[in-house]
Formats: sequence, C-alpha cells, structure tokens
Amino acid sequence: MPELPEVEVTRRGLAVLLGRRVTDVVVRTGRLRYPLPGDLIGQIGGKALTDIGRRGKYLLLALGAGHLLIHLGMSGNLRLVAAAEAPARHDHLDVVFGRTVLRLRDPRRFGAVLWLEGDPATHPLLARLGPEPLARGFTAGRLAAALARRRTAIKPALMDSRVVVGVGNIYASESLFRAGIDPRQPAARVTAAQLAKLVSAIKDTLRAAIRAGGSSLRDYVQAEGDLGGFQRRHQVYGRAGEPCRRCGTLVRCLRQTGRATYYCPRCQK
DNA sequence: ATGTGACCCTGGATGC
DNA sequence: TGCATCCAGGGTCACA
Repeated sequence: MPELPEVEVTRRGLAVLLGRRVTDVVVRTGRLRYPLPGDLIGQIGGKALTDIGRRGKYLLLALGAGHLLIHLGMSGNLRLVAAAEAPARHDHLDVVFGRTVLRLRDPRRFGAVLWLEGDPATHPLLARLGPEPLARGFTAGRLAAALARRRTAIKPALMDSRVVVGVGNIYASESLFRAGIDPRQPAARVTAAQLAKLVSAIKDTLRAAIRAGGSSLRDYVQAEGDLGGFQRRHQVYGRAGEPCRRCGTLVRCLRQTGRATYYCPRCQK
C-alpha cells in the first residue's frame, strides 16, 4: 500500500505527538516481517517523541537516544485513536501517549517495527538506500549514473530502492506516463532528455500525491483515519481497458518482474 | 554483480 | 452457497 506519499502523509499526521511521552506499549502480535522488539516498553517507556523522520518508506520516531523504525509493508497503516477505542483485528501494536494512542494495523503483516540504537542511517535496512526523490540531490545526472549498464526495463529499475527510494508500483507507472516513457525501455537506454523529464515527473507526481493525501486503495488511511484522494487522479494505474486521459487510447496492463505495469501505448515511447 | 521468481500473509474479487 | 484461484501500495532471499 504505502509508497512514499502515503508514508509522508502519515508522518505529517503524527506531528501532534511531538514532545509527548510514551506512557505504555501494547504488543498484540509478536511477529510482523521481523519479531517485534522483546522489551519495547523498557526501551521507549517514559521517553519523549522528539522527531518524526522518514527515509524512503521507513518512518523513524526519535525517542530518547534511539529510534523506533516502522515500515508499513503492503497493507499497514498508522492511526491516532483515543485510548478508549477498542482494537480491531490486525491491530498489532499500540504506542500509548497518554490519552492518544498510535495504533499500527497491518493485515498482511509485511510491515516491520524495530528499535534502533545509534545512527539509523548505518542500520543495514537503511544503509544501502538510494537518494530521496524529493531532495535536491536527486537529479537526472545521478539517476543516469544509477541506471548505467542496467539491462532491466526502466519500470522495475525505478522500483529498486538502490536507484531511488519510495517509488513503488503505483508511482512508477504514473511517473513514466507523465514523462512519456515506455516502461519496457531498457533502463540504460533511456536518453538524458528523457531522464530529465522523468526526474521532474517523479517529483511532480509524488508531490501531487502528498497534497491529495496519498492513494487509498484498500488498507491505507491517514493518521486521522481519512482516506487519501490521489487514486481518483491516477492516469494509468488500475485503468487497464479505460481510455487514456490524454489521448483516448485504451490503457494497457502488462507484467514486469511479477508486478502489474500500466501504460498508454500511444503517449509512452 | 544483475535479473528474476518464490515467498512471507490475509482478504477481496472472480469464476465454476 | 461453497470452493478454488488469482490478485494486491513491499521487501528479502535463493538461484540462474
């Protein structure tokens, strides 16, 4: 579910917790992608939340000298609920801040919660990540360097977190449509002019999705429980057989490395 | 090293 | 109605 825009919208929605202290932790499921920390209350109990960061699709909650790393996997969401609200199925973790509870729900349990001590950037899950797409340092030149000699198609290459972080299956298709690039084109053959358009398209697409509150397909909601709105503005994702919003040609779907890719055969060359 | 498919897990949609 | 099959915002792992 959550790609960079959804994680970023979630991150912003948690800002009301800044400065508040953890009063309790409730773990209902011992294992997501990894086992949950065994003594989470001992590690974060009583500590104040001093920062909420994001690296790619990972959230980093600064608590005392460490960070609580949270990944939402395919179906996770984080909501702020009242302490009295009863948990539902798949509500695996509560981090309690007095009357407000940060509640993690994740039906498929592909998400992760880890306690990190020391510099998060050096953690194995984060150390090899590529550039942040919305940072100034993400340029056509840097993208060209990352894609050089790569023989795979541009679309799966864009979803490789070593190339750029945060671009998942929806926004890879959407960005390539916006840039007018055929998703099947070999990554290393995409021209410099196309890469310049692609970098702009990725930034524009992600920013627009963040403004719209993300894409809610099945499981994703914002921190206050609201649905995102960007799915209504998808140009190609999930629209196979429907007319391209730009030229009217029917949108096509194909499968690349096991994932559905949507594109307009006329607008994308 | 790079590329691809299996796999982790649950639930919804579809088809027989 | 019931059951089987396929598919889904991600990431890791084994193996070509």
